[in-house]
Amino acid sequence: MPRPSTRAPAITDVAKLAGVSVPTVSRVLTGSVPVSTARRERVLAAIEELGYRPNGAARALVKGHQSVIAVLASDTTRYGYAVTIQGIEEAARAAGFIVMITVIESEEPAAVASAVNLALRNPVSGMIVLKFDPPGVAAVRALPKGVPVVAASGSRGTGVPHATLDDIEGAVKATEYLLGLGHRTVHHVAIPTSGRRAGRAAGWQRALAKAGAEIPEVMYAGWDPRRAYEHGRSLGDRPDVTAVLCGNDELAIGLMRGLRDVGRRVPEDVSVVGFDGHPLGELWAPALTTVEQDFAELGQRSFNLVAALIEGRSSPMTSARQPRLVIRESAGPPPV
Amino acid sequence: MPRPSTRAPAITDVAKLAGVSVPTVSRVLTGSVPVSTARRERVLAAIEELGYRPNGAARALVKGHQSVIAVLASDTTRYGYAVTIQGIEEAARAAGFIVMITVIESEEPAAVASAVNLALRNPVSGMIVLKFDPPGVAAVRALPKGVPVVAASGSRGTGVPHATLDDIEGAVKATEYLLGLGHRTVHHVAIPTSGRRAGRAAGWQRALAKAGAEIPEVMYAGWDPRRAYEHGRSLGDRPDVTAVLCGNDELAIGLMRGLRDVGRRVPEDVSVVGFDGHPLGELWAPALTTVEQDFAELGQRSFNLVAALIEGRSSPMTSARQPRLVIRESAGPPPV
DNA sequence: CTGTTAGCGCGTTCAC
DNA sequence: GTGAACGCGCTAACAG
Repeated sequence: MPRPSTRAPAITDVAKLAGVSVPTVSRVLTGSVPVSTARRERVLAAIEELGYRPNGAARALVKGHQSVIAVLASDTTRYGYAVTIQGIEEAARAAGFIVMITVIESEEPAAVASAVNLALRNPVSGMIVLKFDPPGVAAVRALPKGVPVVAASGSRGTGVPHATLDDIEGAVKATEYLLGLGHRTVHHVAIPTSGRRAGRAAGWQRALAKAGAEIPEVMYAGWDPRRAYEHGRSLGDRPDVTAVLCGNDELAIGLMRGLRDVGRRVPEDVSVVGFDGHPLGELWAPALTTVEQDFAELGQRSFNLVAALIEGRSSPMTSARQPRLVIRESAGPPPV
Repeated sequence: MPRPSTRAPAITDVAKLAGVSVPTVSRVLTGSVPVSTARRERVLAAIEELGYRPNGAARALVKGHQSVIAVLASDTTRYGYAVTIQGIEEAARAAGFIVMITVIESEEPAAVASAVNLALRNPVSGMIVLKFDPPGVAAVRALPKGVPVVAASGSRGTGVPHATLDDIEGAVKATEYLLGLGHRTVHHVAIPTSGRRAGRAAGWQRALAKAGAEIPEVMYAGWDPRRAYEHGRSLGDRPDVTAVLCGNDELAIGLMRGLRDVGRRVPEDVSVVGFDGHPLGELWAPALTTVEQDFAELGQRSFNLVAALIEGRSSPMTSARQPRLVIRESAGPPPV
């Protein structure tokens, strides 16, 4: 059964083959208006025979938007990012939406603008920005009004609706846990943040302040575990350092290796707590104590929020699921 | 400067504001035909003022396709997958394409069909299937003719153009390395494969056969490091096991922890080699010896291939970059 | 160089 | 119920 031509079959072809008008085909497709059983079946048969698929571009053109949601992120490979995206995709797929990914190379206005433009050149019905870091923040700012946007983030924010994780609470829990173990203070190796007041570093600082503990200078490591490794080596040379909270599990792993390479044992000499719940954390030696965040659920929640925005429903405003401190082997009492 | 209405500005609005015809605006947009400097500037100014963005759906409708490439994958969070996707996205973005992601839940025909349909409901200009596992294989089979498709895979395949990594060669190198260290044979903990004859397990087996070494039964672990952990425990109880090649680094990490938990040291008692070049591998103690694969480059190559297909060019047919054995600490001579 | 005329594939009025 | 006519936003093909 050769195709009439090389081009994909259009609704016209289906109508012709089924011996009905184009609108009738459209009706059986959308189900908007009842169609007599006889014709419906002929249409369906024709669709089957031709291998017809409605053209999304044409549909989008008519309806003003298509079932596409765009995700903007500075990276798609890091654990939290990847899992959030997976969560978004899953929820989107279940709702018949498909997901577009655009990476924001940096927080430079030019990079942000080009990513935003690329994404918006397509008829998206909504967007989700992974606002975990400066490029994410910049993207949220650069987005034009009129497009439904939600930010997925580790802490509350303003401007656009946010789906959040409670990073502050998580950091507070971890820090208090360490303090409760008897450590005089807790050091912090930080990931990039989405704001001065927000996130893991803020929770850490708050817990320290509340306990009246000394607040050491933050060690910045970006996203690079090897920088955390270097911090591990230098922190390991300081006997006063007995506990370290890391901005994520990858950093914690790098840090632990650095500590080890200068002869410090974890947790006997130094306690380490990570953040995220990376699946490899539990396999490390020692198994990593960490603050587990449910990124997949964050992704789903983000999608539900945009979906609500798109349909004009009031946002369900579900609150962030509380992070969970998973106690394993990498933290213990300070050395005596 | 309030928008004339709530809807996004269209090319008509720009033309009106600039006092030119619609096609003239289109010409400055596409650059297909020269436009006088005076008008061009007025058009540009109007575009700026209105915040106009060309509607991708309308463009796609006219041109017959849009600059979208769809990626089908069974997972987007695992290391190799995520990095490949990142590579695709980067190359695509540079070429003005955007990337859609659709996850194939399983290899069940229904799941495969629904993923394929969802992706194809949109006017994509090409597709890339991550053919690293059974769902990927099923997706390649389920794809209709007529859409440019390339498979990104760890080994050669037929049916559609493939962009490949040389998994077989990588496994051969690793196995021969272990054998060269003096091990009598090498055990293998396997990931899912894209075919009986292909991939890491095949290379491992080939190298063993060539060396005349005994070929132990393959231990299957799927993608789950915890199953590799269990294999580590059971393998650790067998004194005859002195070397293990793992299907990927995550499995290697799980395996090493299992080995450790039954009192076996790596590499003194058992040598372990991973696969992929996971960034955390070098931070493990002992640092993981592994076969490094350049997934980002695979992603770029995949995109270049579809791009060539889309434009009707003959495929550049660039060959796979050779995998590199990265020797670190986890493998050494067998115990005496 | 520029404006006019068509038409991409589809959903949505309208009449019948 | 059903078909005819129209328009979504844009670019290609024509005239000038």
